[in-house]
Amino acid sequence: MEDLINKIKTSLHLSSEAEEFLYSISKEKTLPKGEVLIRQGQIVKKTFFVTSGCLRSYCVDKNGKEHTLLFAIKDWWISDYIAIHTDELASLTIECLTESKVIEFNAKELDGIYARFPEFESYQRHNLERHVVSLYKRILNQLQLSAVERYDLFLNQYPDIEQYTRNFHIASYLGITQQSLSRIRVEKVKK
Amino acid sequence: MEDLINKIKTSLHLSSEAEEFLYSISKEKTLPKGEVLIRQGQIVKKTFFVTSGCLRSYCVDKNGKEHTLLFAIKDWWISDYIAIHTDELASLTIECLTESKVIEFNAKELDGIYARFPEFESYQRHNLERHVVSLYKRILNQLQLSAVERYDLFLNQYPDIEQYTRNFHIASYLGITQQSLSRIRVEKVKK
DNA sequence: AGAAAAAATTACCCTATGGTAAAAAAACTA
DNA sequence: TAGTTTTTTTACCATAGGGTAATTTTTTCT
Repeated sequence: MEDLINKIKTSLHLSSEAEEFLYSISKEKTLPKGEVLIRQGQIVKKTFFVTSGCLRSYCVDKNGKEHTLLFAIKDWWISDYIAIHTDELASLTIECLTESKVIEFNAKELDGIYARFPEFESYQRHNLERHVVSLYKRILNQLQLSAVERYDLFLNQYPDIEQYTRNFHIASYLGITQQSLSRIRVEKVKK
Repeated sequence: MEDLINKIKTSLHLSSEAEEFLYSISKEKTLPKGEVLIRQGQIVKKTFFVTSGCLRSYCVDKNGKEHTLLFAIKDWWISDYIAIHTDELASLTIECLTESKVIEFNAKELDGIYARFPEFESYQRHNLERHVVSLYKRILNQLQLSAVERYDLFLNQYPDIEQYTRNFHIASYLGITQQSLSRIRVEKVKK
């Protein structure tokens, strides 16, 4: 919980009441590798702040193939925000790729923070603005870069994530098969 | 300007002071087809609310190919938010696909609205949350759908946009060439 | 309307990436 | 540590979509 408080404090003065509120609605958990926090098709109520380890959210398509939307490591939030904001069942599954520590919140409860402590509105707006920009960039990269270029960029952009993931997780994030990623990796070694 | 005010009023009580402020920093413009509002490589200061017509934002890659990030029609905002939020030069070009009417704002000035009228924080947070969800969906679609499926989805999702765009605009949004889109269209007619 | 420009279609061949399956390597587990 | 499971690699062939260029159609301009 320290981690979350500290993260918030880097950009927002946190009143002791707000801090107290966060404590009161949070639950710290240590999860084993492989644990599933949200399962595609089920109701989504929770959202998670990661303090150690690595999680990913992915969907399984009609052919049974997995597609990774997001990896989350220390200081990232993860949940199925599609489901939460559209009030639908989960379209994503969220699993631990390693043993992980997370702070769990009920998403609705956490949302109450804006009414109680309006200073969070601005904080979150800025977070979302940055997030939108990163998603724009990801879309543009997907449109204009080759698989090799996307892989290189991924390694540069998220050097900390590779250590936690299997190659097929990365492939499914980049939009290629694990066989293609394997070939790309072989080519890289040759050079 | 009515359009913007009305749009805001659907989800926010707008004080007359706030309305006055919006008027004071806005400029209504009618733009001819082909007009470029922001050019890749230049400084970005403005943001636009569209009241009629259609605009698109796109980038040109190192091979000279265009990739469309966004189309904007009535009631959408458009700018190069990547540049604005990272304080870089434009990575996007924004052009009118048809004669269009927009309300122009200086992005920094518009940002001042949150300090003056904090009720906009919550309004914008909700907008951004929805936008993030739509971007997540676009990424997942790009990962799991074929070109044909993406085209069908585009037509269903944005039936109003097709009338304003050329096919090569849509192709560059879907991540395929205009030749591929042409083949897809031919196949559709056959069925 | 007629000329010019832009866009769409078509054809031909090419390439990046996918699919399947088997083998090898690595990572768990008891 | 041996056995089991999972992941990665490799090979071979398949295919969706790309590149170029010519042709036709549509749009724009005067």
